[in-house]
Amino acid sequence: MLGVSTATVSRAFSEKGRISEKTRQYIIAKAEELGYCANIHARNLSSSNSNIIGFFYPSISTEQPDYFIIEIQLGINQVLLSTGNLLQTNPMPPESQGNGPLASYRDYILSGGLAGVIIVAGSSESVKLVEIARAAEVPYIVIGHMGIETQYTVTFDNAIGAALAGKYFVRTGRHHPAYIGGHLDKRKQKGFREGLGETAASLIFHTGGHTFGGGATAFRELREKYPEIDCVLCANDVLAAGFIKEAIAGDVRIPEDIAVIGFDDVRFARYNTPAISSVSLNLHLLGSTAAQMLFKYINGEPVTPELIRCELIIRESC
Amino acid sequence: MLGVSTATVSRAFSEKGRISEKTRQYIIAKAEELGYCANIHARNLSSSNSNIIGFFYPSISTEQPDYFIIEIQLGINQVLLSTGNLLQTNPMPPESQGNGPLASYRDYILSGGLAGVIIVAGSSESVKLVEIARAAEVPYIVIGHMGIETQYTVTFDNAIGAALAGKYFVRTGRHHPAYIGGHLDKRKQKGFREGLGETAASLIFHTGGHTFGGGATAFRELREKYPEIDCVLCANDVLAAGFIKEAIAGDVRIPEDIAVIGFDDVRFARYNTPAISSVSLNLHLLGSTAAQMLFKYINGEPVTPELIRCELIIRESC
DNA sequence: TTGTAAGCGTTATCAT
DNA sequence: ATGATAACGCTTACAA
Repeated sequence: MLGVSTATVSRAFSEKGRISEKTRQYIIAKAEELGYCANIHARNLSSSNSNIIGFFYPSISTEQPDYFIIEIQLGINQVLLSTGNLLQTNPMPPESQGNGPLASYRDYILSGGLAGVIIVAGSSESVKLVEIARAAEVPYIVIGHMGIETQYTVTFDNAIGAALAGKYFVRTGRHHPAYIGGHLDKRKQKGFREGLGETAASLIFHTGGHTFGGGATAFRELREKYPEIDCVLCANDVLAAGFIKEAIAGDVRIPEDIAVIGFDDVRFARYNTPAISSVSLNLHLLGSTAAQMLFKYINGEPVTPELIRCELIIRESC
Repeated sequence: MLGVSTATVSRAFSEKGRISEKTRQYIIAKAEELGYCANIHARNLSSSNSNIIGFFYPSISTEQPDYFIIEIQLGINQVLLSTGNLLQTNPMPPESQGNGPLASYRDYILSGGLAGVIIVAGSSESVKLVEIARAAEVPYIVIGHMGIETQYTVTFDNAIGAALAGKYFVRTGRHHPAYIGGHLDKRKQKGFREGLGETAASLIFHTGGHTFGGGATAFRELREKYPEIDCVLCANDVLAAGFIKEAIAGDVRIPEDIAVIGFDDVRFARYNTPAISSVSLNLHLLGSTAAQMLFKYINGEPVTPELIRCELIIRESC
């Protein structure tokens, strides 16, 4: 239509194509006028790349938002916004629940649809996905602790975070600690114990899951069995919220009677009454760091594993 | 490699391609063995479609998660998981903040990269995007109220929801109502007024934004100027949480002294102490309905606008 | 049922 | 600086 070859048009939109400024201006202007826009599939096929980053995370529920994941995503999005890449978000429900989406995720990665992937550790699906990415030679970054050895990992030292909580309890004169969480928190549990020092001798463990309801149940059960408990570390903030709510309903004062510390420092922790003290993982930084590492990987720059420091944020619940 | 043509291989992976069951089995098995997987770009180019759905929403902040959006996304994801489509999540920061991503979103839509889009109303960027999708003839669904007339919309009747809150306040003997929110809540404000009936005469409006901090400030300002206020409707739950927290800190009892109702019924509303009563928008249903409508649109089936009913959920704050 | 071959809309490598 | 033209790896008539 413009009396120029397709090659010239391609050059007009490419950064490095040698083309006279005049024709480029002309083509750009005409394209605007005609509503022309390069077909993304053809472009991807020809140049065999993509500008989509895949974000894969274990999904706990299709009903409840996972505040942990969301804040990581926020961090990732912030860097993608500046690079012009697009984010594809892929929840991974446990495969046991029927024929999950893992197969289709696998195909997508294998077929070259993604420029890179960020995978949150925490389920067997995550591990499989990392193996797929590696086999397909697609750049990947893992967030969290995974059995697999890899340099492409961002982790947080939650053992140190838990230790911080333990020390705080000791320092503030608590003597009867409890820990509420899942079976998979070995790292946190160990750290907490270390932080408590001698006080760890009387430590009570309670596997209360990771939900709000779990926290409420944990309070009731612990209160009945171990009324002496005066401080609690919860594996996450939602659990802590549930525990606190039930405690207040039972006329137990927080933090006077029982001091509570949560984990993750998810946004709403500070909204709660009392505001939840928490071991902050700096989720936003976790996400943005992962994204930055991924781009280094994609660009062939050397990438070294990163460790995000934990911090104990004292608010009203302890 | 297999002694069959590429066409046959293509047929083996296509649902409708006529092929003998034997060769199909053979090809599938070999593909598995060799790690073959159809190139997605070539496939998309050739068949000129895509299995990616774009989700576009106004982003309030790169730091704070938007609970409203997240729960909608959860609903969308649930239906996508069953259709095998992939979700691309695209926050739209206000364009005023430099050269935003809208241009690249535009190109992506125009170039046919998306099978369909779901757009959340609420900013001028949303409106532009709808126009782009329409011009590009890409199937789209709008969530929320937008100036544009369209049949491809899912809305919620928040005027009725607000009226429910107003009626509840009247019925429970409140006489001095206040409304806290933004300038854009005309619909909610009007509904609230209607629900209040005669009591609306003493209604106080306060534009406190939509943040947690805004809710806290609103409490202080209103308390000083209008100490008689005994019930408050907040434009969202985060605002309500901020208001409640500050009230409790100021020794005002919730709900005895002031009854408060939030909006959206975001997950953490029920975690709060006191649990926040809220006008529920059923965000999850909003998302899943939008996704279902989009697939109807994509499949050429007739699609009619949907209205999600609001419901007043009474918990502890009123 | 299978093979042949013409697209799909780019990018990249040559020439010119 | 620009124009031919060959990939890129599929899908889909059409032919066998």
